[in-house]
Amino acid sequence: MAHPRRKPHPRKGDVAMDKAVYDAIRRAMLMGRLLPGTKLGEPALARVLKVSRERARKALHRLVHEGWLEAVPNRGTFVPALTIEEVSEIYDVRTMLETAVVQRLCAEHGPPAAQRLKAHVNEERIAFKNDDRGRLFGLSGEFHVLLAELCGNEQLSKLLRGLLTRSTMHFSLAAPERFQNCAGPHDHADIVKAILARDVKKAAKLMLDHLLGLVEMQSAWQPPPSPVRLEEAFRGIAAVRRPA
Amino acid sequence: MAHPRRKPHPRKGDVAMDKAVYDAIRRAMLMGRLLPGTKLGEPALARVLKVSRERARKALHRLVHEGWLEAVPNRGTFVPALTIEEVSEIYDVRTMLETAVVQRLCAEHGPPAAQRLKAHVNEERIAFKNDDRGRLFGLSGEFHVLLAELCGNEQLSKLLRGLLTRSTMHFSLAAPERFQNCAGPHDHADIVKAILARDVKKAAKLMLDHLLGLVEMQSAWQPPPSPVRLEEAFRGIAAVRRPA
DNA sequence: TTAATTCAGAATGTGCACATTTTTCTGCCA
DNA sequence: TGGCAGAAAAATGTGCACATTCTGAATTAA
Repeated sequence: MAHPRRKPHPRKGDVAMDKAVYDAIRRAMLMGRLLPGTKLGEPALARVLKVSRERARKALHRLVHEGWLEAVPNRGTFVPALTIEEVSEIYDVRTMLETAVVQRLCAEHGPPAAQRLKAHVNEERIAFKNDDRGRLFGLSGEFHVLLAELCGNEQLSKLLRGLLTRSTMHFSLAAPERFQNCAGPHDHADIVKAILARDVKKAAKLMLDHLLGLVEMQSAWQPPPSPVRLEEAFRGIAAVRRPA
Repeated sequence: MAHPRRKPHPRKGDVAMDKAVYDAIRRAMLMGRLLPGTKLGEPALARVLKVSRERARKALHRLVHEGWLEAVPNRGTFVPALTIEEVSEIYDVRTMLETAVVQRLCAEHGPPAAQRLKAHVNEERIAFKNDDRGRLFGLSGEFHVLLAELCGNEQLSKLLRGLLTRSTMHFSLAAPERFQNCAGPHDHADIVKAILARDVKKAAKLMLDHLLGLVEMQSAWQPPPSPVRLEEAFRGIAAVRRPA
């Protein structure tokens, strides 16, 4: 028996737990619980999420290199304060990619693609009627991912997904209560209509205006720089349970 | 004096050493020393690069997250075998972005931008005349980054830089001796000429053909899947020296 | 001979013990 | 009261010691 002073090792299949920690932090950011400037200390995170410090550490490192957080050596990792200029640049890149996407979809799309587009717009309409703002917000983002996926380019989908989450981060950080203004279903419906009609110029123009509108909306206010208590930020979403 | 059995801690400023290890591996890949399927074992890497296992570990994790390497849990990290389809998809995304880039540059560019473009093309011409293939290869990549930078969008530059390195990886992995074929300076010179003439349609068309040509060239052969000895791969570039 | 099994060696994964650095606190003095 | 120097506490960074898992060669059975 010797000296069993060491904690029992976690069982196999804990690669998923890394992702759970990662997702927990990301979800907290997306829900607007972590305001810009907040410090995510390793001991505090480990305590709140009920994981070892190394696990929190690894998740933080990953989030830093993916651009979600900023790390200062020997100081800690912080929630970045995105300026409106950076957000605008991200939307600019999105414009380049997404206008190309709709142009391509106009040129080549089959019945199944048309079906999925119409179904999505319908879902958005339902969520809008039911005033289900959380779902509408999610659907709004998924719409842009859907367009990329319909192009059949895996690299494009992955890239655009990253761009999307990064651009919505600014939204979520500073005005989580304004989700309903993010995008009514009308813009998306019009874009789909243009695609189905194979009107290349109109579709591209609509997408351009749509993205420009989102930037303009966000440039209105400035995020209030005030930190927050981690315990409250992770209330209810700290559920790091290993999958069955 | 107690028990000084522990190695002395590395001095301050070793955040740069992480990058050195990261760069060493990346350089080995770009030089085509690491063939697809090669396993990058942690002990072997640490031995070859003369660093601790944790450092090699961290660098490997970062490279995996960035898509340079592939990790199999409890198995190790490997050099990925990019299929021609994936490479083609990457070039497809690049086409979307870069045609937009040249279009924008046609619309708005000042004298300093024109100066930098002409200077770059001239450098390429010199390297081509001197038969300096290594330099020409480097310049060929930088040309595309330069175009992005001239747009003044930091996010775009960063994104395109990643795409560029990933697409050149396939090149380097399988045919490092064919660097000269990558891109003669003629294509780039023509593109610059069209941009300076503000001929939008022609510039976009030339960029499109340029990228399509690169894909077609690479789709000719298949990379030979054979591993390699790490000692030889890192010969000469294992120089992990801390900066002064 | 071939296929399955066992077992030793190596490699990966992770908690922990420090060293180093930063931040906070306390006592002192102008 | 306000500022400052030094010490204490906390946080970050890193090497190391295992536990766990994988590999592969030798052994055995069919």
